[in-house]
Amino acid sequence: MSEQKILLNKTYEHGTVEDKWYSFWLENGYFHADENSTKPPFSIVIPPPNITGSLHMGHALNNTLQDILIRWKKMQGFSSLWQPGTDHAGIATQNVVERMLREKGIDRDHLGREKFVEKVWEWKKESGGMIVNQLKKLGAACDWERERFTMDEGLSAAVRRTFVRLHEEGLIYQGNYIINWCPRCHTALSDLEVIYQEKKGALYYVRYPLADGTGSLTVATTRPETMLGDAAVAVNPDDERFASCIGKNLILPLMKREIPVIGDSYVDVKFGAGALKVTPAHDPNDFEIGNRHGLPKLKVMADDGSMNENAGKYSGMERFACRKAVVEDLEKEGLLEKVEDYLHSVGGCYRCHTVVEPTISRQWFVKIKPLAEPAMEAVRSGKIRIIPKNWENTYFEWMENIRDWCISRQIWWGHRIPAWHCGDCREVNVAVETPEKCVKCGGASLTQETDVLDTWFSSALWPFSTLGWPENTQSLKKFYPTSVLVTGFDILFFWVARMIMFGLKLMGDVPFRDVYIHALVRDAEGQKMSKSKGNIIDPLIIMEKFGTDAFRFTLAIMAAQGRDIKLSEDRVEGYRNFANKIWNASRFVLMNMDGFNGRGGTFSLLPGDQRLDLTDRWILSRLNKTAAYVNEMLEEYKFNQASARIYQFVWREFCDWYIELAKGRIFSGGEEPRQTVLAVLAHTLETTLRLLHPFMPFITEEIRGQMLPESGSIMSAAYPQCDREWLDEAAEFEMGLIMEVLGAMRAVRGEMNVPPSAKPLAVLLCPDPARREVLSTKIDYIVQLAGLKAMELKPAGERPAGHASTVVGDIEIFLDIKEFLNLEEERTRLEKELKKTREDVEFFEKKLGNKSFVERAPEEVLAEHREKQENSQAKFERVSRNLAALKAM
RNA sequence: GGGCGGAUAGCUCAGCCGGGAGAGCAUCGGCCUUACAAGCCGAGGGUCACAGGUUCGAUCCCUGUUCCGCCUACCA
Repeated sequence: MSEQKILLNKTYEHGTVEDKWYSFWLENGYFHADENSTKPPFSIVIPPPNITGSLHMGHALNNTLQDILIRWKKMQGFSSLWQPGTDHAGIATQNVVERMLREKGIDRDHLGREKFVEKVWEWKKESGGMIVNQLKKLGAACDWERERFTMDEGLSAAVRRTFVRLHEEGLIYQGNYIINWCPRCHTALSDLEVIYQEKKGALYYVRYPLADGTGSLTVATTRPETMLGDAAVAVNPDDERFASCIGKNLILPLMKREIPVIGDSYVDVKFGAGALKVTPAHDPNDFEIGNRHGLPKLKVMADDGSMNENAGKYSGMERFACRKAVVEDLEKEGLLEKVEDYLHSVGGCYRCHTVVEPTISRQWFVKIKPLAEPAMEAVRSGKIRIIPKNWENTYFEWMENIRDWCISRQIWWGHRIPAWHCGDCREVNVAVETPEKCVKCGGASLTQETDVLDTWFSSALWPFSTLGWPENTQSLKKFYPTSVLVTGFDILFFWVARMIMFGLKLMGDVPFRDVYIHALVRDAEGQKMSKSKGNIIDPLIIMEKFGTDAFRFTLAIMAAQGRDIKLSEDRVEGYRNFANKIWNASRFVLMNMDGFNGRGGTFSLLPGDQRLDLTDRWILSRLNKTAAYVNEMLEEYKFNQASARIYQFVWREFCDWYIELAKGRIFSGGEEPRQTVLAVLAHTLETTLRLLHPFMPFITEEIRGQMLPESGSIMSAAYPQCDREWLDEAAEFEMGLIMEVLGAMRAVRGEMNVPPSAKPLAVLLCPDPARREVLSTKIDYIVQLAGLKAMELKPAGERPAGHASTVVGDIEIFLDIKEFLNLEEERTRLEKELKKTREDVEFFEKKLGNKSFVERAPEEVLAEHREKQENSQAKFERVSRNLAALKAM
């Protein structure tokens, strides 16, 4: 009784409903996936959000789509696992905690490593993982019992095991190479973690005098401060201007060191002054050139971005201050030839945006080529499908040009590299567990490597480490490989590619069958949402305001493949209205359920039941087609098309037509027709709720709970499939006719401004017996929906005086609306209609008169055209006759 | 430099295998018609970016052009 009352509210109030059902699902284990189930598996691992993160639009879209798939598959009878968890996000988290401590006046270095890491864990316990609760708000059907964190003991063991294994196979090595260094975060970064941005800079032309005093060479540089570490100047050996200089020495300005002129074909003759200063310790290309020519690699910068002891009098200066000083000094010495404005892209740290310094450093690397090859093959062979397919190109492009992956980070928060340096023999011991003594010399003075691993190293193991690897667990057997990975393209390389590489290497199988790559959510103007632009739409506020279901539906219906989502509140509001529409349709159905025998039962209906009338057969046919379509579209990850179809069905077909048509049998007529129509209403509504549940989980659960209080959660109900027995082309055709006739009548009323309160008489002239038969059995419906007093159906006859007329094919319709009829307006209206009909006739005549069309077009198309031609011809004749009659008045 | 995508109603976007162009919002007109005014019934609005080609037929397939995004690169 009390439940009934809730539903009687005129508007749907999402607030109370959502929390109630989420806890219900959670408490009753509806999200739990059973690894011992005999049902076929369907599994997804969540792209683990950073523990520092809070829910943004990207997460909302990403997780809505996953939830749709999970709920859909669960209802389809799969043992459906959505594996949740969070990522420790090394640099980002360290930065957050550091900032927090600094506000309290605590310095990280003072605290020391161990204490600091403790603080991070404390922080994580208190405020980390806020996003998990926000995902729950979104309705995410994650199996929270399985929640994992990349720093968990199990996952950490997986990381160590992987490191040791790859090291043993020679795929992990340590070496002195050029890496990207963030002077603010004090750590190395991988190539991917550097964000390049176009910046206005300057190109400085600097003259380097020849040691023999016979002249000078001019080099161009954007980073003059690095000249302090120059080891040579390179020219192209084919460049006649400078070829003779090769082998000579130059005086490095400011430092007064002698450096050689070398020949290297890397140098672009046309760029700058045609000569290149070579700084092997501070530029990746120069590093290569240095190796080719055996040049010394002199570092002139310290880890904090200041100049080091090799920088002479500039030692201790901050790098950009040094740049200024160097330029001034060069100018004083008359060695600065010119300065040009120059637009170039400058790399910044992806976490703190500080300008990154390429620098030589001893780091750990993963040799990537042997891993990339099989990873490309997996996609090439179709073992992994990337959807939409065009991302495959991007994937291959990157994988082909991939360079070794720098995995060591000089921060404290993360998986410490399982390597121990022997103080006695300098041997590096790599092991899963802390070794007691050095494997080489047996010495006991071992100190662990201080570096930690790139966060993505542990993320790359996510699809199997979360399922228990390296233990051979039942979950791993049941759910690996996972079914699909849903993610944004921004982490295709960071994460997706690396999961594929590691999955193949360590599990011997792909981590997922499909990769579905979705769009970016932008603001209404198409701008990327960002804090600095201040155009962020907070999903939580949207959900609060319009309801989670409306929000999710908006994202789903806008998620067309290959196009970004431009989100605006207006759209969400529109789908909030949709939720309300469903609410009210349900309200209508439930209101009339009193005395309905099927209430609480299964509403079972059988095809071919004689009690079903045309409208019943029609809506059931449409319902089953909708179910077929929705399943098909979800199978292809076409969330927008699936949801649009449901929207269309619910609003346009079920509410606008079927419910309106049902009113006749509900409010007047016998008990049997009433029972029948209620059964169809209830069945259609209940099926629609199941169809809609993956998209709008809360409202569907709420309504179905009130319809079928005994039958348990909608989550354990079956997802609707198409039952071909219900498909009824004849019913759809006949309903089409009725809808057309009604449409024509309503159009006349609308155009003539006949208010709904006026109930005119109608006369229909329908010469075709079959069509007349269809209409004759449905006169009541037409009278009701067109707002008529009565309707007369005849095979033929005269145009009644003072009536407005319209034509559907060969059917003439006359409405007695004398008091609203203005002859002038009526004539204009008919003339317009005639003109349009004439154009139709001409269109088809022209086409059918084309010999090659008739010869070559398929029979179906021809038949269709002929039929349309006949219809428009019939219509044309009738409209012109009516127009003539009108003019004669 | 290389690659990918987009251009369709005033706005935001759908459009499957090529067969008379669709939705939502906005606009205009009529309505509190016994589920819903967060609603109902109508109406107007398009050279499917441009130029060629293939085809009986092109918004759709092919080529080129313009404009706009994005990704990527060793742009001293």
